[in-house]
Amino acid sequence: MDKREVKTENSTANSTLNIEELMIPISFSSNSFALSSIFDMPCESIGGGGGGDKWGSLGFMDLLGIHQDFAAPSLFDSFQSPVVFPPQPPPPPSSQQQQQPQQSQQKVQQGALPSPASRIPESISEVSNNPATPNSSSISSSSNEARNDENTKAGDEEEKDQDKTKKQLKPKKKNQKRQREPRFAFMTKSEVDHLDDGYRWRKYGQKAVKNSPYPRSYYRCTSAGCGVKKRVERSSEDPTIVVTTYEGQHTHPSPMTTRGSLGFVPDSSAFGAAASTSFVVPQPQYLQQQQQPYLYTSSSTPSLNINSATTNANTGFNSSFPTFLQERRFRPSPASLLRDNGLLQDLVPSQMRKEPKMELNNG
DNA sequence: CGCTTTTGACCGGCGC
DNA sequence: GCGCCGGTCAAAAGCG
Repeated sequence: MDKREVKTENSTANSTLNIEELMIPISFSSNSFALSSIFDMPCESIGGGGGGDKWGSLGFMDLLGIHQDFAAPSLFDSFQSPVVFPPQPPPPPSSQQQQQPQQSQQKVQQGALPSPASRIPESISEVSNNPATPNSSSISSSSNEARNDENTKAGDEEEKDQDKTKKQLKPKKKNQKRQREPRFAFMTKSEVDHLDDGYRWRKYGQKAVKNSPYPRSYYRCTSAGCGVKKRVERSSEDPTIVVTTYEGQHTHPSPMTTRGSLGFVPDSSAFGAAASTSFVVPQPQYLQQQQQPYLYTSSSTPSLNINSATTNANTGFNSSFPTFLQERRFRPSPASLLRDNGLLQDLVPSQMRKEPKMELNNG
């Protein structure tokens, strides 16, 4: 038994933010609303459209209730892009934010926009903003490769404790923190924890979550060379909500999709009514000094209507998250993005976490 | 047999 | 410096 884990669960009251704070006060009025509507808000994170990769893994999209009668890029289109983050910040938001919702723009209750002041870095900010790190340019080489690298460097004293080193050779460099891939998370109402998004994942860990009876699972894309990871945890507040956080970009097309968009395994039984979904998406650096993931929320079954493959290999950061997120500018209120304790900690910049706990209790 | 999941241990970052 | 905590490793077990 891992004492630590036990402790972890009990020693709560740490820097736990509530997702509710990050939750975007958005709600859709009908079941068939176009998810795209959500992103119709101002947000320069778009890099322009560029029908690029169209592996479009429908899997999860479908599960979310997103149906399209065209080979549209999937929600994770961008993730599939082999594009990596450039050492330099993405191009400034040009005036090409025309990506108006092609159609069906249902009602969208636009909530308060996030205040630039409360932005948060960390997770997202780790988007290889360090030119000095060659590794940073490759998709989450974080694990194995980097690890070997480290191992090589430590060549001198390694023999001392091979016992341990062999077990955990972190890819971290001495002077720099480990660089994390940008992440984005979303909440989905589902009975199943592991949502099928078209990719193959292998679980490599599970941890108890503070303040939550539900554990957090860690998955890694099984594709060779693809270091995309994702974490899945169930909201303690609302057990019916599953919070999934993706980290990194797939360097390959969806295995499911490649065999035909019908390849995905529909756990639809659980998603059939994909009641609600929320997304936490990071924002481009050039939009904010302290990047912060955004949580996109939607209630009722969304019907995404993405028509343009926006995966742009040149947009660097933009390609880090779902096309639809790139297309639609969206600026949720940071104060409405807190909801879940666990993942939020990752999504929420340490800065914020430092704060003596925001007065989330009573506004 | 190969792949995935489980699970205890370990590591590094961070707060105190 | 110490302890907590998130994240990851990897051996063992499970599964098809």
